Amino acid sequence: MTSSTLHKSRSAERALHLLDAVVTAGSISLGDAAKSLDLPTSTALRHLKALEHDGYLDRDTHGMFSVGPTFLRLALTSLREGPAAHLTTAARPHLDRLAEATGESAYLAVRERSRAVYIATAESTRAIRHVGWVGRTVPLKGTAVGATLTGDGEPAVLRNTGSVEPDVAAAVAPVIGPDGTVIAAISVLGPSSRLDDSSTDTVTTAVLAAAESLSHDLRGPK
Amino acid sequence: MTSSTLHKSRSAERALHLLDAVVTAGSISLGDAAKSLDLPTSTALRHLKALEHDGYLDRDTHGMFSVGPTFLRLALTSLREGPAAHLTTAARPHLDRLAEATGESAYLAVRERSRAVYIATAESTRAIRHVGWVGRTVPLKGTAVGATLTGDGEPAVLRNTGSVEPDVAAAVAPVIGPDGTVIAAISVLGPSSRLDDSSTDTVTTAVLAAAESLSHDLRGPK
DNA sequence: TATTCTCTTTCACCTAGTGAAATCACTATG
DNA sequence: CATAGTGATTTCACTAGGTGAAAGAGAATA
Repeated sequence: MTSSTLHKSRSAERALHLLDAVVTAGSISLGDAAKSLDLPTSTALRHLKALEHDGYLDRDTHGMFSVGPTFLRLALTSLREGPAAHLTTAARPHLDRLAEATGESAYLAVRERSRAVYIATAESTRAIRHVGWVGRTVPLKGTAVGATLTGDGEPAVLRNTGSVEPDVAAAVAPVIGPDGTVIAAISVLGPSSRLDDSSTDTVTTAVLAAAESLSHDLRGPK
Repeated sequence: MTSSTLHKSRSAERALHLLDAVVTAGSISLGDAAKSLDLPTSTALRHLKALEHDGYLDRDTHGMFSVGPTFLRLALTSLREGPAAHLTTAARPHLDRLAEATGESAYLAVRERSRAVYIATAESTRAIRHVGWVGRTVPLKGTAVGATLTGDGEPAVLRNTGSVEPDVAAAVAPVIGPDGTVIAAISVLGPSSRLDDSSTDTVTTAVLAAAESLSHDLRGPK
Protein backbone atom coordinates (compact mmCIF):
# COMPACT_ATOMS: atom_id res chain seq x y z
CA MET A 1 0.00 0.00 0.00
CA THR A 2 1.50 3.33 -0.90
CA SER A 3 1.98 6.43 1.18
CA SER A 4 -1.28 8.32 1.43
CA THR A 5 -3.79 5.52 1.21
CA LEU A 6 -2.98 3.66 4.38
CA HIS A 7 -6.54 3.43 5.53
CA LYS A 8 -8.35 3.13 2.27
CA SER A 9 -8.99 0.66 -0.43
CA ARG A 10 -8.32 1.86 -3.91
CA SER A 11 -10.69 -0.22 -5.96
CA ALA A 12 -13.57 0.34 -3.57
CA GLU A 13 -12.97 4.05 -3.59
CA ARG A 14 -12.86 4.09 -7.35
CA ALA A 15 -16.09 2.17 -7.62
CA LEU A 16 -17.78 4.60 -5.27
CA HIS A 17 -16.50 7.60 -7.18
CA LEU A 18 -17.66 6.06 -10.40
CA LEU A 19 -21.08 5.58 -8.84
CA ASP A 20 -21.00 9.19 -7.73
CA ALA A 21 -20.08 10.31 -11.24
CA VAL A 22 -22.96 8.36 -12.75
CA VAL A 23 -25.49 9.62 -10.23
CA THR A 24 -24.32 13.19 -10.63
CA ALA A 25 -24.34 13.02 -14.41
CA GLY A 26 -27.63 11.15 -14.54
CA SER A 27 -26.41 9.27 -17.58
CA ILE A 28 -22.81 8.91 -18.72
CA SER A 29 -20.71 6.99 -21.22
CA LEU A 30 -17.78 4.77 -20.33
CA GLY A 31 -15.33 7.21 -21.84
CA ASP A 32 -16.67 10.23 -19.99
CA ALA A 33 -16.85 8.36 -16.72
CA ALA A 34 -13.27 7.17 -17.10
CA LYS A 35 -12.15 10.64 -18.06
CA SER A 36 -13.85 12.26 -15.09
CA LEU A 37 -11.84 10.06 -12.71
CA ASP A 38 -8.77 10.01 -14.92
CA LEU A 39 -8.80 6.24 -15.21
CA PRO A 40 -7.96 3.92 -18.09
CA THR A 41 -11.18 2.86 -19.76
CA SER A 42 -10.43 -0.79 -19.10
CA THR A 43 -10.32 -0.19 -15.38
CA ALA A 44 -13.41 2.01 -15.39
CA LEU A 45 -15.28 -0.52 -17.46
CA ARG A 46 -14.49 -3.33 -15.06
CA HIS A 47 -15.84 -1.34 -12.16
CA LEU A 48 -18.88 -0.08 -13.99
CA LYS A 49 -19.74 -3.59 -15.11
CA ALA A 50 -19.39 -4.86 -11.57
CA LEU A 51 -21.71 -2.10 -10.40
CA GLU A 52 -24.14 -2.95 -13.15
CA HIS A 53 -23.92 -6.62 -12.25
CA ASP A 54 -25.03 -5.82 -8.72
CA GLY A 55 -27.85 -3.61 -9.93
CA TYR A 56 -26.32 -0.39 -8.67
CA LEU A 57 -26.20 0.82 -12.25
CA ASP A 58 -28.22 0.27 -15.37
CA ARG A 59 -26.99 0.39 -18.90
CA ASP A 60 -29.13 1.37 -21.85
CA THR A 61 -28.90 0.15 -25.43
CA HIS A 62 -26.39 2.85 -26.31
CA GLY A 63 -24.02 1.77 -23.57
CA MET A 64 -24.81 4.72 -21.33
CA PHE A 65 -24.73 4.09 -17.60
CA SER A 66 -27.38 5.37 -15.21
CA VAL A 67 -28.53 4.59 -11.67
CA GLY A 68 -29.93 1.13 -11.20
CA PRO A 69 -32.64 -0.37 -9.03
CA THR A 70 -30.36 -1.48 -6.20
CA PHE A 71 -29.10 2.02 -5.68
CA LEU A 72 -32.63 3.32 -5.95
CA ARG A 73 -33.70 0.92 -3.25
CA LEU A 74 -30.91 2.10 -0.98
CA ALA A 75 -31.71 5.72 -1.75
CA LEU A 76 -35.36 5.27 -0.88
CA THR A 77 -34.56 3.28 2.25
CA SER A 78 -31.98 5.73 3.52
CA LEU A 79 -34.40 8.60 3.07
CA ARG A 80 -37.34 7.03 4.85
CA GLU A 81 -35.50 5.21 7.63
CA GLY A 82 -32.31 5.74 9.52
CA PRO A 83 -31.03 8.78 11.36
CA ALA A 84 -31.27 11.09 8.36
CA ALA A 85 -34.97 10.40 8.03
CA HIS A 86 -35.36 11.04 11.71
CA LEU A 87 -33.71 14.41 11.34
CA THR A 88 -35.68 15.50 8.29
CA THR A 89 -38.93 14.27 9.78
CA ALA A 90 -38.28 16.19 12.96
CA ALA A 91 -37.32 19.25 10.93
CA ARG A 92 -40.30 19.26 8.58
CA PRO A 93 -42.81 21.09 10.80
CA HIS A 94 -40.21 23.66 11.80
CA LEU A 95 -39.27 24.30 8.19
CA ASP A 96 -42.90 24.66 7.23
CA ARG A 97 -43.56 27.11 10.02
CA LEU A 98 -40.44 29.04 9.18
CA ALA A 99 -41.32 29.30 5.50
CA GLU A 100 -44.77 30.50 6.39
CA ALA A 101 -43.55 33.03 8.92
CA THR A 102 -40.88 34.51 6.71
CA GLY A 103 -42.47 34.02 3.32
CA GLU A 104 -39.16 32.61 2.07
CA SER A 105 -37.84 29.12 1.38
CA ALA A 106 -36.44 27.29 4.40
CA TYR A 107 -33.75 24.61 4.13
CA LEU A 108 -32.10 22.03 6.32
CA ALA A 109 -28.41 21.40 5.60
CA VAL A 110 -25.78 19.02 6.92
CA ARG A 111 -22.05 18.89 6.49
CA GLU A 112 -20.39 16.66 3.90
CA ARG A 113 -16.62 16.81 4.21
CA SER A 114 -15.72 20.33 3.14
CA ARG A 115 -19.17 21.12 1.78
CA ALA A 116 -22.72 21.56 2.99
CA VAL A 117 -25.61 19.55 1.52
CA TYR A 118 -29.19 20.72 1.58
CA ILE A 119 -31.29 17.74 2.54
CA ALA A 120 -34.77 19.12 3.08
CA THR A 121 -36.83 22.18 2.29
CA ALA A 122 -40.11 24.00 2.75
CA GLU A 123 -40.62 26.31 -0.17
CA SER A 124 -41.76 29.85 -0.10
CA THR A 125 -45.15 30.38 -1.66
CA ARG A 126 -44.16 33.56 -3.43
CA ALA A 127 -43.73 33.74 -7.17
CA ILE A 128 -40.10 34.73 -6.88
CA ARG A 129 -38.55 32.28 -4.50
CA HIS A 130 -35.54 30.13 -3.85
CA VAL A 131 -36.08 26.59 -5.11
CA GLY A 132 -34.45 23.33 -5.98
CA TRP A 133 -31.40 23.23 -3.79
CA VAL A 134 -32.22 19.90 -2.19
CA GLY A 135 -29.38 17.50 -3.00
CA ARG A 136 -27.15 20.37 -3.91
CA THR A 137 -23.89 21.18 -2.17
CA VAL A 138 -22.09 24.45 -1.47
CA PRO A 139 -18.61 24.95 -0.04
CA LEU A 140 -18.24 25.46 3.70
CA LYS A 141 -15.75 28.24 3.17
CA GLY A 142 -17.21 31.61 2.46
CA THR A 143 -20.83 30.69 3.00
CA ALA A 144 -23.19 31.36 5.86
CA VAL A 145 -24.21 27.71 6.15
CA GLY A 146 -20.57 26.71 6.16
CA ALA A 147 -19.68 29.05 8.96
CA THR A 148 -22.65 27.84 10.97
CA LEU A 149 -21.93 24.15 10.44
CA THR A 150 -18.31 24.53 11.45
CA GLY A 151 -19.29 26.55 14.50
CA ASP A 152 -17.61 29.73 13.31
CA GLY A 153 -19.32 33.07 13.45
CA GLU A 154 -22.42 33.97 15.32
CA PRO A 155 -25.62 32.19 14.37
CA ALA A 156 -28.36 33.63 12.27
CA VAL A 157 -26.34 36.26 10.55
CA LEU A 158 -27.98 37.64 7.49
CA ARG A 159 -25.50 37.61 4.69
CA ASN A 160 -25.39 38.52 1.10
CA THR A 161 -21.93 37.63 -0.01
CA GLY A 162 -23.17 36.36 -3.32
CA SER A 163 -20.53 33.71 -2.84
CA VAL A 164 -22.55 30.95 -4.41
CA GLU A 165 -25.10 32.79 -6.48
CA PRO A 166 -25.65 36.49 -6.82
CA ASP A 167 -28.78 38.05 -5.36
CA VAL A 168 -29.21 35.26 -2.85
CA ALA A 169 -29.24 36.22 0.80
CA ALA A 170 -29.33 33.82 3.72
CA ALA A 171 -30.11 33.69 7.41
CA VAL A 172 -28.72 30.62 9.13
CA ALA A 173 -28.84 29.07 12.58
CA PRO A 174 -27.23 25.92 13.97
CA VAL A 175 -29.12 22.82 15.01
CA ILE A 176 -27.59 21.25 18.10
CA GLY A 177 -27.71 17.49 18.52
CA PRO A 178 -28.24 15.62 21.77
CA ASP A 179 -24.47 15.43 22.20
CA GLY A 180 -24.11 19.20 22.12
CA THR A 181 -22.44 19.50 18.73
CA VAL A 182 -23.71 21.23 15.62
CA ILE A 183 -25.30 18.53 13.50
CA ALA A 184 -27.19 20.60 10.96
CA ALA A 185 -28.18 24.11 10.00
CA ILE A 186 -31.50 25.68 9.24
CA SER A 187 -31.41 28.44 6.70
CA VAL A 188 -33.78 30.79 5.03
CA LEU A 189 -32.82 31.66 1.48
CA GLY A 190 -34.36 34.32 -0.64
CA PRO A 191 -33.67 37.17 -3.03
CA SER A 192 -31.47 39.80 -1.46
CA SER A 193 -33.99 42.39 -2.59
CA ARG A 194 -36.47 41.04 -0.07
CA LEU A 195 -34.03 39.94 2.63
CA ASP A 196 -32.65 43.36 3.38
CA ASP A 197 -32.05 45.39 6.48
CA SER A 198 -35.69 46.07 7.15
CA SER A 199 -36.54 42.39 7.43
CA THR A 200 -33.38 41.29 9.19
CA ASP A 201 -34.76 41.22 12.69
CA THR A 202 -37.89 39.22 12.05
CA VAL A 203 -36.15 36.69 9.81
CA THR A 204 -33.19 36.30 12.14
CA THR A 205 -35.42 35.75 15.13
CA ALA A 206 -37.58 33.26 13.27
CA VAL A 207 -34.62 31.21 12.06
CA LEU A 208 -33.04 31.16 15.49
CA ALA A 209 -36.30 30.10 17.07
CA ALA A 210 -36.83 27.34 14.53
CA ALA A 211 -33.31 25.98 15.00
CA GLU A 212 -33.66 26.10 18.75
CA SER A 213 -36.96 24.32 18.90
CA LEU A 214 -35.71 21.64 16.50
CA SER A 215 -32.64 21.17 18.69
CA HIS A 216 -34.98 20.87 21.65
CA ASP A 217 -37.10 18.26 19.88
CA LEU A 218 -33.99 16.23 19.13
CA ARG A 219 -32.83 16.35 22.73
CA GLY A 220 -36.01 15.07 24.21
CA PRO A 221 -37.71 13.17 21.40
CA LYS A 222 -40.45 12.03 23.75
CA MET B 1 -8.45 -13.70 -9.78
CA THR B 2 -10.24 -16.88 -8.98
CA SER B 3 -12.92 -18.69 -10.91
CA SER B 4 -16.26 -16.98 -10.42
CA THR B 5 -15.18 -13.40 -10.02
CA LEU B 6 -13.72 -12.78 -13.42
CA HIS B 7 -15.60 -9.56 -13.97
CA LYS B 8 -15.83 -8.25 -10.48
CA SER B 9 -13.72 -6.59 -7.92
CA ARG B 10 -13.86 -8.10 -4.51
CA SER B 11 -13.07 -5.17 -2.29
CA ALA B 12 -15.43 -2.87 -4.16
CA GLU B 13 -18.20 -5.39 -3.92
CA ARG B 14 -17.59 -5.82 -0.23
CA ALA B 15 -17.66 -2.10 0.37
CA LEU B 16 -20.94 -1.81 -1.49
CA HIS B 17 -22.47 -4.67 0.43
CA LEU B 18 -21.32 -3.13 3.66
CA LEU B 19 -22.96 0.11 2.60
CA ASP B 20 -26.09 -1.83 1.79
CA ALA B 21 -26.02 -3.49 5.20
CA VAL B 22 -25.69 -0.17 6.98
CA VAL B 23 -28.46 1.48 4.97
CA THR B 24 -30.77 -1.47 5.47
CA ALA B 25 -30.07 -1.69 9.18
CA GLY B 26 -30.23 2.07 9.67
CA SER B 27 -27.58 1.81 12.33
CA ILE B 28 -25.23 -1.10 12.88
CA SER B 29 -22.15 -2.05 14.89
CA LEU B 30 -18.87 -3.20 13.41
CA GLY B 31 -19.42 -6.71 14.70
CA ASP B 32 -22.90 -7.05 13.28
CA ALA B 33 -21.90 -5.60 9.95
CA ALA B 34 -18.97 -7.99 9.71
CA LYS B 35 -21.15 -10.89 10.73
CA SER B 36 -23.82 -10.08 8.18
CA LEU B 37 -21.27 -10.37 5.37
CA ASP B 38 -19.28 -13.10 7.08
CA LEU B 39 -16.09 -11.05 7.06
CA PRO B 40 -13.29 -10.74 9.59
CA THR B 41 -13.87 -7.63 11.66
CA SER B 42 -10.53 -6.22 10.61
CA THR B 43 -11.50 -6.31 6.95
CA ALA B 44 -14.96 -4.93 7.61
CA LEU B 45 -13.53 -2.16 9.74
CA ARG B 46 -11.11 -1.10 7.04
CA HIS B 47 -13.93 -0.80 4.52
CA LEU B 48 -16.30 0.91 6.90
CA LYS B 49 -13.66 3.43 7.84
CA ALA B 50 -12.92 4.13 4.21
CA LEU B 51 -16.64 4.67 3.63
CA GLU B 52 -16.78 6.93 6.64
CA HIS B 53 -13.74 8.82 5.42
CA ASP B 54 -15.52 9.60 2.17
CA GLY B 55 -18.70 10.65 3.97
CA TYR B 56 -20.76 7.72 2.76
CA LEU B 57 -21.16 6.66 6.36
CA ASP B 58 -21.31 8.39 9.71
CA ARG B 59 -20.24 7.00 13.00
CA ASP B 60 -21.74 8.02 16.31
CA THR B 61 -20.04 8.18 19.68
CA HIS B 62 -20.86 4.55 20.41
CA GLY B 63 -19.13 3.37 17.25
CA MET B 64 -22.36 2.63 15.42
CA PHE B 65 -22.35 3.21 11.68
CA SER B 66 -25.16 4.94 9.82
CA VAL B 67 -25.64 6.62 6.46
CA GLY B 68 -23.57 9.71 5.92
CA PRO B 69 -24.06 12.96 4.06
CA THR B 70 -22.35 11.91 0.85
CA PHE B 71 -24.68 9.00 0.41
CA LEU B 72 -27.58 11.22 1.32
CA ARG B 73 -26.57 13.65 -1.36
CA LEU B 74 -26.41 10.86 -3.94
CA ALA B 75 -29.74 9.48 -2.77
CA LEU B 76 -31.43 12.85 -3.11
CA THR B 77 -29.81 13.54 -6.47
CA SER B 78 -30.69 10.16 -7.92
CA LEU B 79 -34.30 10.58 -6.88
CA ARG B 80 -34.79 14.03 -8.33
CA GLU B 81 -32.74 13.70 -11.49
CA GLY B 82 -31.79 10.89 -13.80
CA PRO B 83 -33.92 8.30 -15.52
CA ALA B 84 -35.50 7.02 -12.36
CA ALA B 85 -36.84 10.45 -11.53
CA HIS B 86 -38.18 10.72 -15.03
CA LEU B 87 -40.02 7.45 -14.63
CA THR B 88 -41.52 8.24 -11.24
CA THR B 89 -42.45 11.75 -12.31
CA ALA B 90 -44.18 10.42 -15.38
CA ALA B 91 -45.92 7.78 -13.28
CA ARG B 92 -47.15 10.08 -10.51
CA PRO B 93 -50.36 11.36 -12.18
CA HIS B 94 -51.26 7.87 -13.34
CA LEU B 95 -50.75 6.43 -9.88
CA ASP B 96 -52.85 9.20 -8.35
CA ARG B 97 -55.64 8.65 -10.81
CA LEU B 98 -55.47 4.91 -10.28
CA ALA B 99 -55.60 5.21 -6.51
CA GLU B 100 -58.57 7.50 -6.77
CA ALA B 101 -60.41 5.32 -9.25
CA THR B 102 -59.91 2.09 -7.34
CA GLY B 103 -59.84 3.41 -3.81
CA GLU B 104 -56.72 1.32 -3.18
CA SER B 105 -53.01 2.06 -2.98
CA ALA B 106 -51.19 2.13 -6.32
CA TYR B 107 -47.49 1.33 -6.68
CA LEU B 108 -44.77 1.53 -9.30
CA ALA B 109 -42.20 -1.27 -9.19
CA VAL B 110 -39.02 -2.06 -11.10
CA ARG B 111 -36.85 -5.12 -11.24
CA GLU B 112 -33.73 -5.49 -9.11
CA ARG B 113 -31.93 -8.71 -9.97
CA SER B 114 -34.21 -11.45 -8.73
CA ARG B 115 -36.47 -9.12 -6.81
CA ALA B 116 -38.92 -6.30 -7.44
CA VAL B 117 -38.54 -2.90 -5.73
CA TYR B 118 -41.44 -0.56 -5.16
CA ILE B 119 -40.21 2.89 -6.05
CA ALA B 120 -43.29 5.09 -5.94
CA THR B 121 -46.82 5.06 -4.59
CA ALA B 122 -50.13 6.84 -4.41
CA GLU B 123 -51.91 5.77 -1.27
CA SER B 124 -55.48 4.78 -0.88
CA THR B 125 -57.48 7.19 1.21
CA ARG B 126 -59.34 4.49 3.04
CA ALA B 127 -58.71 3.72 6.68
CA ILE B 128 -57.65 0.18 5.93
CA ARG B 129 -55.14 0.41 3.17
CA HIS B 130 -51.86 -0.85 1.92
CA VAL B 131 -48.99 1.43 2.96
CA GLY B 132 -45.29 1.78 3.31
CA TRP B 133 -43.92 -0.52 0.67
CA VAL B 134 -41.81 2.11 -1.07
CA GLY B 135 -38.19 0.99 -0.92
CA ARG B 136 -39.25 -2.52 -0.08
CA THR B 137 -38.46 -5.54 -2.23
CA VAL B 138 -40.33 -8.76 -2.90
CA PRO B 139 -39.12 -11.82 -4.80
CA LEU B 140 -39.91 -12.11 -8.49
CA LYS B 141 -40.84 -15.74 -8.12
CA GLY B 142 -44.33 -16.42 -6.93
CA THR B 143 -45.55 -12.84 -7.00
CA ALA B 144 -47.79 -11.01 -9.41
CA VAL B 145 -45.31 -8.15 -9.86
CA GLY B 146 -42.56 -10.64 -10.47
CA ALA B 147 -44.46 -12.43 -13.19
CA THR B 148 -45.31 -9.13 -14.82
CA LEU B 149 -41.77 -7.74 -14.70
CA THR B 150 -40.33 -10.90 -16.21
CA GLY B 151 -42.99 -10.95 -18.90
CA ASP B 152 -44.57 -14.17 -17.72
CA GLY B 153 -48.28 -14.56 -17.32
CA GLU B 154 -50.98 -12.32 -18.62
CA PRO B 155 -51.01 -8.77 -17.35
CA ALA B 156 -53.34 -7.40 -14.76
CA VAL B 157 -54.23 -10.67 -13.18
CA LEU B 158 -55.76 -10.30 -9.79
CA ARG B 159 -54.02 -12.61 -7.41
CA ASN B 160 -54.22 -13.48 -3.81
CA THR B 161 -51.49 -15.97 -3.30
CA GLY B 162 -50.59 -14.50 0.04
CA SER B 163 -47.05 -15.22 -1.04
CA VAL B 164 -45.58 -12.16 0.59
CA GLU B 165 -48.16 -11.20 3.15
CA PRO B 166 -51.50 -12.79 3.88
CA ASP B 167 -54.67 -10.90 3.03
CA VAL B 168 -52.94 -8.83 0.37
CA ALA B 169 -54.31 -9.03 -3.14
CA ALA B 170 -52.79 -7.41 -6.18
CA ALA B 171 -53.63 -6.38 -9.71
CA VAL B 172 -50.59 -5.74 -11.87
CA ALA B 173 -49.87 -4.51 -15.39
CA PRO B 174 -46.60 -4.04 -17.25
CA VAL B 175 -45.17 -0.66 -18.24
CA ILE B 176 -43.49 -0.85 -21.63
CA GLY B 177 -40.48 1.34 -22.34
CA PRO B 178 -39.68 3.06 -25.62
CA ASP B 179 -37.58 0.05 -26.62
CA GLY B 180 -40.54 -2.31 -26.28
CA THR B 181 -39.39 -4.13 -23.17
CA VAL B 182 -41.04 -4.28 -19.77
CA ILE B 183 -39.32 -1.64 -17.67
CA ALA B 184 -41.67 -1.40 -14.72
CA ALA B 185 -44.98 -2.56 -13.33
CA ILE B 186 -47.94 -0.71 -11.96
CA SER B 187 -49.82 -2.50 -9.25
CA VAL B 188 -52.80 -1.94 -7.06
CA LEU B 189 -52.47 -3.51 -3.64
CA GLY B 190 -55.21 -3.85 -1.10
CA PRO B 191 -56.86 -6.16 1.38
CA SER B 192 -58.15 -9.30 -0.28
CA SER B 193 -61.46 -8.70 1.41
CA ARG B 194 -62.04 -5.70 -0.82
CA LEU B 195 -60.21 -6.91 -3.93
CA ASP B 196 -62.45 -9.85 -4.57
CA ASP B 197 -64.33 -11.23 -7.55
CA SER B 198 -66.88 -8.48 -7.63
CA SER B 199 -64.29 -5.76 -8.06
CA THR B 200 -61.97 -7.68 -10.35
CA ASP B 201 -63.16 -6.19 -13.60
CA THR B 202 -63.05 -2.53 -12.68
CA VAL B 203 -59.69 -2.79 -10.94
CA THR B 204 -58.14 -4.85 -13.71
CA THR B 205 -59.31 -2.44 -16.36
CA ALA B 206 -58.10 0.57 -14.41
CA VAL B 207 -54.65 -0.89 -13.82
CA LEU B 208 -54.27 -1.91 -17.45
CA ALA B 209 -55.35 1.52 -18.61
CA ALA B 210 -52.93 3.28 -16.25
CA ALA B 211 -50.01 1.11 -17.35
CA GLU B 212 -50.85 1.64 -20.98
CA SER B 213 -51.14 5.38 -20.78
CA LEU B 214 -47.89 5.59 -18.82
CA SER B 215 -46.19 3.47 -21.48
CA HIS B 216 -47.62 5.82 -24.07
CA ASP B 217 -46.30 8.87 -22.22
CA LEU B 218 -42.84 7.32 -22.11
CA ARG B 219 -42.86 6.55 -25.82
CA GLY B 220 -43.68 10.02 -26.97
CA PRO B 221 -42.65 12.32 -24.13
CA LYS B 222 -43.06 15.36 -26.31
C1' DT C 1 -8.62 -8.65 40.16
C1' DA C 2 -9.93 -11.82 36.73
C1' DT C 3 -12.93 -12.56 32.73
C1' DT C 4 -15.20 -11.54 28.64
C1' DC C 5 -16.59 -8.67 25.31
C1' DT C 6 -15.94 -5.64 21.22
C1' DC C 7 -13.13 -2.54 18.75
C1' DT C 8 -8.52 -1.52 16.78
C1' DT C 9 -3.83 -2.16 14.96
C1' DT C 10 -0.20 -4.70 12.84
C1' DC C 11 2.17 -7.16 9.23
C1' DA C 12 3.79 -11.11 6.25
C1' DC C 13 1.69 -13.28 2.48
C1' DC C 14 0.07 -13.68 -2.26
C1' DT C 15 -4.22 -13.07 -4.72
C1' DA C 16 -6.87 -9.80 -6.63
C1' DG C 17 -6.77 -5.64 -9.29
C1' DT C 18 -4.29 -2.98 -12.67
C1' DG C 19 -3.59 -0.68 -17.24
C1' DA C 20 -0.97 -0.78 -21.77
C1' DA C 21 -1.85 -2.65 -25.79
C1' DA C 22 -4.36 -5.36 -29.10
C1' DT C 23 -8.95 -6.22 -30.97
C1' DC C 24 -13.51 -5.48 -32.18
C1' DA C 25 -17.65 -2.78 -33.59
C1' DC C 26 -19.44 1.07 -35.53
C1' DT C 27 -19.98 5.15 -38.43
C1' DA C 28 -18.42 9.25 -40.46
C1' DT C 29 -15.58 10.77 -44.42
C1' DG C 30 -13.07 10.74 -48.79
C1' DC D 1 -16.58 0.72 -50.79
C1' DA D 2 -12.43 1.35 -48.86
C1' DT D 3 -10.39 4.10 -44.94
C1' DA D 4 -9.67 6.42 -41.01
C1' DG D 5 -11.45 7.53 -36.68
C1' DT D 6 -13.97 6.88 -32.42
C1' DG D 7 -15.21 4.39 -28.49
C1' DA D 8 -16.16 -0.08 -26.28
C1' DT D 9 -14.17 -4.57 -25.07
C1' DT D 10 -10.77 -8.21 -24.15
C1' DT D 11 -6.33 -9.88 -22.90
C1' DC D 12 -2.54 -10.72 -19.91
C1' DA D 13 1.93 -10.25 -17.37
C1' DC D 14 3.12 -7.68 -13.32
C1' DT D 15 3.02 -6.40 -8.71
C1' DA D 16 0.75 -2.96 -5.81
C1' DG D 17 -2.91 -3.47 -2.98
C1' DG D 18 -5.90 -5.92 -0.09
C1' DT D 19 -6.34 -9.65 3.16
C1' DG D 20 -7.16 -11.72 7.76
C1' DA D 21 -4.88 -14.19 11.76
C1' DA D 22 -3.17 -12.72 15.68
C1' DA D 23 -2.05 -9.67 19.25
C1' DG D 24 -3.25 -5.40 21.76
C1' DA D 25 -6.40 -2.07 24.09
C1' DG D 26 -10.34 -0.67 26.31
C1' DA D 27 -14.66 -1.12 28.49
C1' DA D 28 -17.98 -3.67 30.93
C1' DT D 29 -19.33 -7.35 34.06
C1' DA D 30 -18.58 -10.73 37.71
